[in-house]
Amino acid sequence: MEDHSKNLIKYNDKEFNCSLAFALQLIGDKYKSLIIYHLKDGPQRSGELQKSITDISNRMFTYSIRALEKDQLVKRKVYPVTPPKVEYELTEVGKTLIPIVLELNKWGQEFAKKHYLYAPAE
Amino acid sequence: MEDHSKNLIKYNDKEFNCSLAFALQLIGDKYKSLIIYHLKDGPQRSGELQKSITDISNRMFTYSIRALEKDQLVKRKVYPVTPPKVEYELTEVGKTLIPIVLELNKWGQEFAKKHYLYAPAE
DNA sequence: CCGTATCCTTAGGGATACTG
DNA sequence: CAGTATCCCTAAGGATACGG
Repeated sequence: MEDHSKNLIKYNDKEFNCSLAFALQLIGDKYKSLIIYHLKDGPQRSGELQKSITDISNRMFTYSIRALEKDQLVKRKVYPVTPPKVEYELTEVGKTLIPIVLELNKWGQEFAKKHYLYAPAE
Repeated sequence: MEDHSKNLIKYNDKEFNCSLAFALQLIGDKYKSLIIYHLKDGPQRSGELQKSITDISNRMFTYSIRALEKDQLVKRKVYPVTPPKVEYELTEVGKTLIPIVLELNKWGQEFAKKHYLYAPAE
């Protein structure tokens, strides 16, 4: 029976003394958790997924999804057809993040309501 | 009865069409959620708090804590003594983030265990 | 349709030094 | 002790163009 809480995590030549800092390295940037959120209901075509995330550039979409793939949170499926068709979906480990992003999403929603930040409906 | 899910959130001259993106703006950077995590058990002296977050520079500590303060997630208490003493603590709204950062922390821990990323104990 | 590559700009963030 | 200010550098990230 070991207490891991003080132990060092090593990943890709980087070191983390806190598992939260480590988790943030994996999904804590501007787009990764948005991608996970938009994959929560199942596989998505590449183009659709990218369009669903407003204001993401092509470059950052590719960059983020490749990183998620490398960390085994997202799976890539290529259909050998013309024109090419690619789908992304969460892996089993990736799915364990869904409750967290859902909670954070809900938190943001409630914060915005409480502070009256929602723009009036047109 | 309104569905806010598609509505626009406006905050500090920025616009967000997704409450998750908005939440990430508030706490999704490299240090803010670490600060919240380290304040979870109550008020902390400024110096102690900063030391508890390894590898944060003075500049980024100040920057992050000021942002959290401005967003009313963290409260600052100044004791008028010499030498100066300053404490930070979570506001009521800030406290509602604790379960989320705890979950994310736990997730990182389990991911690290599963992939054998913990460095061997010396 | 999907992805990579290149170029370029901005913002994130460290180090140091200095004030109340 | 707590915080600000300056300097400077690296990396995040947008725009565009091109290839399978």
